Amino acid sequence: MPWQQDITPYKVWISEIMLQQTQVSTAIPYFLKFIKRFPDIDTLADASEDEVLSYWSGLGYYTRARNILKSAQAIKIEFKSNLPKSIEELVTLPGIGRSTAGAIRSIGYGLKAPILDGNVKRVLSRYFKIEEDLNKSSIQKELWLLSEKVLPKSNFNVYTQAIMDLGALVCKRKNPDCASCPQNKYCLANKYNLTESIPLKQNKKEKPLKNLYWLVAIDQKGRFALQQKERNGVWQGLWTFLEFEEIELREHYYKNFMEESALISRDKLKIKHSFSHYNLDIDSLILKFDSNFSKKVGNNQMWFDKNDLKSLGTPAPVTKIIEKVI
DNA sequence: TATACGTGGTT
DNA sequence: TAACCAAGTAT
Repeated sequence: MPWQQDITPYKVWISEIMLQQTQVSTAIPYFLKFIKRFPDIDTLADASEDEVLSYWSGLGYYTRARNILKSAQAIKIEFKSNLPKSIEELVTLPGIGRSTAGAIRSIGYGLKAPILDGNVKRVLSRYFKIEEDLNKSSIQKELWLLSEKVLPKSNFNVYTQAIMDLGALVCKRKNPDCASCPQNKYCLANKYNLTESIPLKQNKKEKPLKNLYWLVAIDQKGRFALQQKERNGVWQGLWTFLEFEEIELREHYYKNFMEESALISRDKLKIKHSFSHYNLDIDSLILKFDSNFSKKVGNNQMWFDKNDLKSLGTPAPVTKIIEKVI
């Protein structure tokens, strides 16, 4: 993996954040581009939030990117541009929890620290046959104690990477390869044939459906109007098309601020988008104009072209529409 | 303690 | 196709 070449605490940090709830294959190209543009903490600390978000566009959980920038700025000032080594100091940085702190300390600095990410949780819960809900606080506490207890006496960086890799490649969620596991003789889940039922699966609840109405205004030079999302809900700080919660509001806006005489085409585009906690139907009105028209846009709205996208963040559906219709 | 927070790949 | 993930943290 690219983050395992010329390992530094900085690269461990960035990769750990990118890999949170994210597939390895998805994170790789993002990591390579990010490290090329922001090779060290000072470069990152001096960047704008818009640009950092542009390098995160499509990766999701954008709070991670905003927190990486905030943390870089704090590290520059409070820790002389070096990631701290202690868990206590690391977890003061936004976006770094106990497990990521443990990974930075052990893999990045080679010092003793337990971690408890999804892979390690799965390995430990099977090895020690923990059949309860792993999210219960009492079980979380037990798992942290076990993670600490099984640490070796040395080679903490090798050990931490190894137990994560064991979870990712051998002790997989589905169809674990117990035959090739170096710990299979001691694993209680293997002994009692419980690898399918451990860890316990969550019962998930139904996702609500929300609707959103976008107005995609494009001029003859291929420029398009975007507005920046507020500091609440999903996609905070990212740029979307002009957004309305009711179709009537979009019609009203269109009739009042767009000059119909300049209109070339008027198309509809529907996109179904799925979040982890709700589904979203996006109804987009695509308007193309042949010349300058009324460009009265609101406070947080601006006109951009494709070249501007490297300096601002856009959520996946916006990126898709730009690629498709502009 | 439960919920918010994204996305693309796999089945 | 809809469901189900995949290296968590913040509130």
